[in-house]
Amino acid sequence: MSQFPEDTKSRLLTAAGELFAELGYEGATARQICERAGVNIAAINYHFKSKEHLYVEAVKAAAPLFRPEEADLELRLAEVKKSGDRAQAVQLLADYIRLMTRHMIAEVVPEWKVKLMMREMLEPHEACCEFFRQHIQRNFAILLGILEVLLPEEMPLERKIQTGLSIVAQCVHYRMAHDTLDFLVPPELRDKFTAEDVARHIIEFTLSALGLASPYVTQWTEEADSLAKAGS
Amino acid sequence: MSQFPEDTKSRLLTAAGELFAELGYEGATARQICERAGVNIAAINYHFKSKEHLYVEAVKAAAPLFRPEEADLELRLAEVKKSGDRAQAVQLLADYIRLMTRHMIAEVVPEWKVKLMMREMLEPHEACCEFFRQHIQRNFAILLGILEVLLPEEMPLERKIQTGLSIVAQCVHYRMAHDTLDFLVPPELRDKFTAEDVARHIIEFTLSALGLASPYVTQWTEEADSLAKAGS
DNA sequence: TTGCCTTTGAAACAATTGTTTAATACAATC
DNA sequence: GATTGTATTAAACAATTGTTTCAAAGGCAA
Repeated sequence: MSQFPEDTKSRLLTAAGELFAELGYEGATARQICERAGVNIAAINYHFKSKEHLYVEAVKAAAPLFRPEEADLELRLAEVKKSGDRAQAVQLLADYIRLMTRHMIAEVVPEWKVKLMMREMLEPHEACCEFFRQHIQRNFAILLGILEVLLPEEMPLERKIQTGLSIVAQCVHYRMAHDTLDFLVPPELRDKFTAEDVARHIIEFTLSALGLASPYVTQWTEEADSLAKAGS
Repeated sequence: MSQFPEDTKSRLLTAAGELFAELGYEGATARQICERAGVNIAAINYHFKSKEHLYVEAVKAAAPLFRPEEADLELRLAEVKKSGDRAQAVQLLADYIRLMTRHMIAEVVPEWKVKLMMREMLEPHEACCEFFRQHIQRNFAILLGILEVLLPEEMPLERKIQTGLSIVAQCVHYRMAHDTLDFLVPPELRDKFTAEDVARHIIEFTLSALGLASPYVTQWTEEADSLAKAGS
């Protein structure tokens, strides 16, 4: 679990994070956590004042999933907004998707952090709901900012939001349904689902949807464009 | 909760389903469940032999989310496969998306059933993992069948799977992140997120991505097609 | 009625839950 | 070395967990 002796408090925090992510708040018991951390059972109420406070701290530790890269995106977004360079905005959108996907699939961040966030997304805990809210809002604001450069001004806001949700949905789903993917993807194809592969697919799929790239099916066939039919 | 006296066993089952969905397996206590069902605490171990068995039964009761409509889709898919009618396949894909979205958002099915399935998707319970597997596989097979008609044969299978995942991801996300949507969508826009609205968006987004409809941004602007640039 | 079987009821079961206590060990400061 | 404040320990706390027991109630055939 933890590499070196470390602080008792931080050992407790990561052990709690791992178990909360794996078993849920009530699923993980205080004794389990302390055993994994290798500390006494009383340590929880000494360093954090209760199991619930420990949970909140674990979520807070997990939330800044990609803070530094996120800040970089924010910077670049501000530039693009000024220049209005659409090509650069496309690049920014691609990087956003790549960044998000990589953090979901690849283990660039401890697995329990991602899993814990998914849990909060499915059912926000009252104790850290507010904290979680800010995190989500900030992240989504970046994506929406990018889209506002790329999408026509006349498009109503709700459609822009739905577009944003379609994008994050694709990225998040690979972690959400991580365990169920195992029986949807044949074993021999499993190595085709690296973070890079998935990111590339989502980028192509999305840009194609937004009309910012030629339909991504045309790589394999040249016809198929003929029937452009609104299915509704 | 339950409308009429009903059977003790079934009252217990729906009460359990509601609470398991809301609080998780260990979160919901046996006494809570019995209280909501209005039955004695011993009823659980009499009608089901344990809390865990009760949970499995609840999942089994929740799983056939849209079995009848699903069967209908299977039938129509078989027809389309024979005729190879692409326009009809597009219609089928649209109906698949509409059906799934409606079940996720609208309350055509008791909310706890959907929520319980989401919980299983995020973290399948060992006891009903196998059962859940079959349910998911069958549903995804339909989508993949539709896509195999629409996508070029030359496209490798993993890309077809990824395309399918991109579609279900969009549908599922609205339930997964249901609680977090509240602070991404401004209150005045909330009525623009009905099941019909969302389904329409996902259909347009997806068909546009697949090159089966004109890019869905062109409804609002006529330019923007000019820069077709592969962002990578 | 009698007898038989299924269902329900209140109470208790041992085990485990999160939390607390008070004694102890450790380190740094005077 | 004595003292102070922090950190850790084992043991116990009351409360709650899932489960069981056994008696009572109910329905139905003979």
